[in-house]
Amino acid sequence: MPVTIKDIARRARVAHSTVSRALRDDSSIPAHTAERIKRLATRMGYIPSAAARSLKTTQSRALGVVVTNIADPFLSEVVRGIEEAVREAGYSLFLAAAYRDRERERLVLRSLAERRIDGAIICSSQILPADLAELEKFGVPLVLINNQAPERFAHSIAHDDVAGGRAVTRHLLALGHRRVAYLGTPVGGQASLDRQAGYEAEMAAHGLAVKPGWLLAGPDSRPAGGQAGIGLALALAPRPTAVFCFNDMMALGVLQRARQAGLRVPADLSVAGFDDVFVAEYAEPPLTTFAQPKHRLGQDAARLMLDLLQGPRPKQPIVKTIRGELLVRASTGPPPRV
Amino acid sequence: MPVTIKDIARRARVAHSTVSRALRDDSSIPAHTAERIKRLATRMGYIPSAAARSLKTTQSRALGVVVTNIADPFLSEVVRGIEEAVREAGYSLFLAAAYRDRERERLVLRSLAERRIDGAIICSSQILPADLAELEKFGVPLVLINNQAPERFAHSIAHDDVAGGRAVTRHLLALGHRRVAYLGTPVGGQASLDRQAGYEAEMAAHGLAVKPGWLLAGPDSRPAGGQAGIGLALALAPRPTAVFCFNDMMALGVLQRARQAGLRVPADLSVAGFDDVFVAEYAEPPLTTFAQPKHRLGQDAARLMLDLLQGPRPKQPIVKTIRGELLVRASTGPPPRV
DNA sequence: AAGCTCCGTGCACACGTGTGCATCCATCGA
DNA sequence: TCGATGGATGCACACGTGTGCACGGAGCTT
Repeated sequence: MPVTIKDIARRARVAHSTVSRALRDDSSIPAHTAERIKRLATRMGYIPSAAARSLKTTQSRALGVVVTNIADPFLSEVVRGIEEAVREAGYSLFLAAAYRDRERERLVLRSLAERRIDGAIICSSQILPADLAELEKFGVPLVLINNQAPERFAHSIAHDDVAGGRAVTRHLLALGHRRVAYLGTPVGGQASLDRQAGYEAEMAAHGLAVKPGWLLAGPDSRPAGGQAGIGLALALAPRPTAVFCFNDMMALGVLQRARQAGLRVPADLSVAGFDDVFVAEYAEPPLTTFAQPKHRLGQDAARLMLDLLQGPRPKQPIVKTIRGELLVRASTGPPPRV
Repeated sequence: MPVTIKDIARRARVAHSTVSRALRDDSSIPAHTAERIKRLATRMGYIPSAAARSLKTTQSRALGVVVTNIADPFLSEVVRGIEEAVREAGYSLFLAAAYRDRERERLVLRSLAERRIDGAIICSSQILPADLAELEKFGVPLVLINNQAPERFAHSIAHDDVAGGRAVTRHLLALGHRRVAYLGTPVGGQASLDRQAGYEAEMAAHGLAVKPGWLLAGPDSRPAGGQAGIGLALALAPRPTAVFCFNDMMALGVLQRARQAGLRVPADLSVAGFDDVFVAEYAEPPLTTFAQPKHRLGQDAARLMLDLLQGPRPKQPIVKTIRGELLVRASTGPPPRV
């Protein structure tokens, strides 16, 4: 139904190949003819068919982005960065959510393969290397975000979570805390382990032992997971005076649980988060956190991908690291004097 | 480079048309032959080309979703619902963000048209009807979410904001409040006007006049907009004892501003939001709000779209309305006794 | 045994775009 | 005047898939 170059050709009394060349500014077409054809094309409402073009050029000018959950405030910021950069370069974006579900994951990767995407950006920490390999075997370049799989078979860009974990811990120690807990979560994957590693390294650097009971874990990375995970620690004697949470969402849960327990933050308990999700600033008290540059993480991943699509395939996987900064707000303070 | 049906045909010593039919379970191919070819196809790692298929069938099995900003916690929930429903039906999703920017908006609509999407779901309240008409002229069915343009040239599904606004206001009045303010925002578009209309209707139904100064407006729909918008009202004498905010994000800003002003919520000021963004529950105090079924809004929009793609074009635009429910938490209470 | 039906398969073209090559014509130099 | 040059355009095929139609053969009826 839509207008094709053949329709234009008929009206312009030329061959469709001439129209094709004119629209692509081929040098063999004289300027005035090209101009005439272009005017005709816009007047007729011509919109090129991406499908036909991809078929011929074997380039779809589309990228896939796989997330665990688009409603995650962290991921949605990353995706925003990706979308912006990708759009600027004239690419389109397929959005796919995997929900940590194996079946779903295979389904979306399959659909991306059918679409013949030029590349995929994966923000899904739980995705299985084996399934990704399938895509890569297909010749699709891959960029992983915050997912340092030990396989390292793909390019990746990641936030330096070890450094971030150290910075947060250092801040708490500088305030005078000595009993500091880390609240992680298995669903955090490598990120949670890295932040924990930073925490442990900084504790060790200060000559502090991590007591049993200070390594906590919540069932998920949301507020409910924070509430559940902090439970045991509040009953500890002596109680930790500060807790470093895997992310801001869990920290929100901790804040609420602390309030329910009658603890004042930060007078009785200091709470630090991670990511600087945009609501962190509006928590009560406003959350001390480590600001991951989410938007830039997405942008950089997209740019890396675009570079990969331009130049030749690098032999070695490219691994970029990005750093954030500590944001001290009101949820952390000196420990209570005993 | 990828395997095509021709490659399979060569190996199976049949014509490519036979392979095509076998894979699509055409009844003219006997079962055992079809089985043989299918096995061969999976063994060879065949993945059909969506581009070629679309070209031939003039169906892309892809939908476009246009949002103002994917990082918006409300929209990202809606998109999640869309993605789920769409994926289930075997469709893919193009994500496009318009950012209330005219140029960007035309750009993304154009790219969706080039992709020959089968339909578009628009969650962008600011999008211009004229630009949408362009797409529709192209034969692309449109479903608008929460965007009742007076033109009504497209199908739409919307939350009943008037009813929601009434419910929130009724709740505040039932608590005993008489001086109730509404904090809206121009960027909220029709939604803000509808919630305000509900507020005014309910006030009128109780025989209460809306005093000048009770209709407030913030510059944007985020916490900063709430902070800015509530400013004047706090200085009013007598001060409103309750404020109904356009959405939860603005309410968060109001909560913070109230704290800064030394007001206790809800003892001195009741604050109600709208949408039930998932952080509302973790605000301090937990926010009373009107829960819009965001996820279902997305699902229903997607299903409506899928129905449209199945059946014949309806003559009349379809307009569906969906209702939410009031969630009473701790940010609202009886007015202070004077 | 001839003709019919029906089943399985292949041929050929189509979708919309891109491109190598041939063709045609005008211009120029010898 | 003729051949060479080069610019403008058309022809034909390709990309991967789907489908109408024809063809050939097997099995049946008359």
